[in-house]
Amino acid sequence: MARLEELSNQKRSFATGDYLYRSGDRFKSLHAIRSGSFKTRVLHEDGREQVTGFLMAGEIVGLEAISTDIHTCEALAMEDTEVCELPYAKLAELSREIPSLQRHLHKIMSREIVRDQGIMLLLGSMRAEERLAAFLLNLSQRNAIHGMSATQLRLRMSRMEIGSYLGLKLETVSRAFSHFQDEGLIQVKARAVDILALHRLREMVGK
Amino acid sequence: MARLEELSNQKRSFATGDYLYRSGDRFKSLHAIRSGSFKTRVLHEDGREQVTGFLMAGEIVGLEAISTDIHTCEALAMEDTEVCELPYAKLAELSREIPSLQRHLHKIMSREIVRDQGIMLLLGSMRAEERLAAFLLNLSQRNAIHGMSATQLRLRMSRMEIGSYLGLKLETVSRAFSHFQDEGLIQVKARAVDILALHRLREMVGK
DNA sequence: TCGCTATTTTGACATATATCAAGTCAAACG
DNA sequence: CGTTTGACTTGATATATGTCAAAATAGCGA
Repeated sequence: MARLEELSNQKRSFATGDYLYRSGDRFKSLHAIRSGSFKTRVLHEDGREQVTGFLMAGEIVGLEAISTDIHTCEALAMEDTEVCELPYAKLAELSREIPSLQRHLHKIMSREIVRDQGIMLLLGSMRAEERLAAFLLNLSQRNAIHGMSATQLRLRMSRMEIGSYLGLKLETVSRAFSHFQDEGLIQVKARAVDILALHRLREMVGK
Repeated sequence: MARLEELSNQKRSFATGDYLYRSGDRFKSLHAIRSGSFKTRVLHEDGREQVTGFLMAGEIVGLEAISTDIHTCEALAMEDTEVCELPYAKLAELSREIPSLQRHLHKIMSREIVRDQGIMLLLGSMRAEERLAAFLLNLSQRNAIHGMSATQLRLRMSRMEIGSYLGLKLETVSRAFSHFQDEGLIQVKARAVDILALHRLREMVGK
């Protein structure tokens, strides 16, 4: 990451709701999130939408567009957010010269594939509460990576967005939160979630 | 693809049910399918499994393992299948020398991300029959790419495998097939499917 | 070809989640 | 402060899909 950011010539800032890119936009650069977060979503002709990811600081946005040079999903800031622009042409050129950068780029793309397959597993074979547990554990883990609390989460997304991501309706998400709270697994107050029993959440998703 | 295959030094053959690799195996090479097909699946600790893809001739298997050098899913042949081994180290080296190969490799990985996000959309926001329609259209399209019929499909996978891939139970898949047949959309005879009304299937998935 | 086994279809019924409809709550604003 | 607005929660009910069980069919080895 450090190496990636060094080659960035440009930084950009976004406010909540701003688009980093939209579906159909021409692809030129990847973006590394320095602070803040984005959600990505794909839109269906008939208006349905699916949130495909919530991206945090340190993560790379836009990988899906390399395949066709056109963005196939859109990315919106969920709070004040700053990114480094990583022009793809430059990245490609440099990664031809620096094997470790090449390796790193490959890993980032491959990791995105692994992540997506994990979500496929979640959407294809888990029940509502298991999905939410997996979601919370994932946020917890990524929070911890950034040196933040693994148990105190401040959700940046609405119940509806969580529902879209998890393939559930917002009411179902809300009920699952309430149920977790009744069970003493978490403490919920709107978008502030305190995880009281990490281990029991882990048991729920089978690990 | 042609360029990729040229650099393959080794070909391997598989019979139905043979593993190309298993979860946990060390990653060394990608594999290009010359003929036949694989299914890939991820396993959950508690025994649940999710089929993450059905791969055909011309497609590349193993991309998910680049991220950690360990395979996170497994690939099984669904029929007699031949692959070209593409040693990753060699591929990386060559793609540093040949920009067009580098570009191609990036596109292959990015395309896999796009594919996975399409499946997330399917699993997260489509109903059972829409999923099956999307699945059949996808097979039809890939069949056509290989110069085969876009309407006469010979499924290599069971109803259960289709169900796992689509996040449905096998009975639901079977019922959807039967219903499509009653509606005159397709003609089903076990694993031989004849699409009678491509356009109506397309309408179902909204395009 | 016969018979065995696995796969697929179909039916009756159960259930998880969606839908519809009020409520509640909290932040934002005049 | 009271009002408005959007987000969230909760309840009652509907529905799509899952579950269980049996029958039909297809594929396969002897």
